[in-house]
Amino acid sequence: MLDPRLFRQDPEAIAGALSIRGYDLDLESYRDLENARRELQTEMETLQHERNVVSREIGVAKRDGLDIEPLVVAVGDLGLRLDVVRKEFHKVQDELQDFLLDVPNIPDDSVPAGETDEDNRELYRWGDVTEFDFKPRDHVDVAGSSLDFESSVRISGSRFSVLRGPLARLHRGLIQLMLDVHTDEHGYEELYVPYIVNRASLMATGQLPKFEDDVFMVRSDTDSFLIPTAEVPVTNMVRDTIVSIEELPLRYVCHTPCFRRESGSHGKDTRGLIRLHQFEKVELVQITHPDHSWEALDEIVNQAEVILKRLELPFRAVSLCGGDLGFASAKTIDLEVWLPGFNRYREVSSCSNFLDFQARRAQARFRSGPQARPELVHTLNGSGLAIGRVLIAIIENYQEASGRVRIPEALVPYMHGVQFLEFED
RNA sequence: GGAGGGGUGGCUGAGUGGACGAAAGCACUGGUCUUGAAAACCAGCGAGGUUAACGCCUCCCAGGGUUCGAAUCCCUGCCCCUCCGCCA
Repeated sequence: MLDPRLFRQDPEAIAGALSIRGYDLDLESYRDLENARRELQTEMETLQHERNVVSREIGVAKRDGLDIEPLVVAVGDLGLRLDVVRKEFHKVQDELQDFLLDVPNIPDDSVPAGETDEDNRELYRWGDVTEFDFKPRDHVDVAGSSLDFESSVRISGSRFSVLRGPLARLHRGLIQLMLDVHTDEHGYEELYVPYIVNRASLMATGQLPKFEDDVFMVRSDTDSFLIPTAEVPVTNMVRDTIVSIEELPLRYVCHTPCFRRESGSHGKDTRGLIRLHQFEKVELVQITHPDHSWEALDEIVNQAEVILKRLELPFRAVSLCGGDLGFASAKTIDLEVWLPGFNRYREVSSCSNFLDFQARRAQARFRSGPQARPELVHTLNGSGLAIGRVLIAIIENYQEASGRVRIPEALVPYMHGVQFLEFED
């Protein structure tokens, strides 16, 4: 959520900044709500004051043994009037709150203009695009029966996967490698968290109330949802808390499955492991002092890159344009790995700085000293990395003409020394 | 799942209808004293909104209700604790 004070001061400036995203702020509705709120609040507080004064007099009179009847009469229908005004005030206040919760974050000045992912700005590339002396196949063809969609469709339906044998081990090895690097080398604390979260947690990180269609609700309980990303439980570690300044930055790494409805993507990316209802991800989350969040974003991008470099996978970094930016993000850098089977780069990491947007919803604050008033922290996160898509990248980039796949050196220890995977058709 | 007990400031904890945003202690901050520190003593010390300021309003888990007036009484929900049951 954006700062309501900023909204009151200069709503036009906010509307202008949001147009970078292609978001059309309804200034007229805002002004109507805000004016109504102000009037009702003033009126309500005046009435409350009157009531408090008389009530106090009644108390004194009663204590002194005086007749309180005249005073009680004097209060008259104050209570009734107050009731009416208060109800109206709460109604308007709720509407205003709903309005503000639906407004996305303001993009940083460095965010490129544009509407779709084609307008994203490439920042740099690393590694050479893999060359083959044969026509590379995509991961579905290479993995053969180890990628068992016949089973996953029977068990669950489309957009799920069953991995078998060595492929499942490789998948697990990737998770271990990433967690080890981020904990041992990058100083992150590893967390294990719930995969079912409540409404308040999803409100805090920004998935609700606007994007309820994207998350799975646990049917027996309308206040419980499957996590769409570890960002939700991990960022909510600090919801409604005040940390001391010495504790910042907090660095958390967490591996979880991610569950997504993918409701807006029917027919898109239906091949293989690219877009599923359930996939694994290792997530990096930082909670920082507001002065240091931009450095932290660079840090997260670099740390995610370390994994790709360790696996010797060619990739590029792009800065998302305004139209492609997530709801809560002020700036997002994606890392895209080269996929020979698709002949294009595909996202494996998305690193975002949310500034105080999530922190305000979450009331996540810090105190710079024992006497200082609490201030909002900044929150960031980045995939470090998406497991399924990295698995695809390894299969496709390391495939050989014979059909076997070489295991990148960094992963060999996690595969008990195995250097090649052989797949059956 | 059953029975009982409870949610009050950073923490402990008093408060059962009227001057209570809330005793007391701890912690913290400033001062006195001290060569310095500790101790002792004095003072300060929750959050949000609004105001140029004085001030005013709100907040004692959350939401409703009773009342001129609610931390206090009533209803609902959430959470925590103890015992029993079940269970990886």
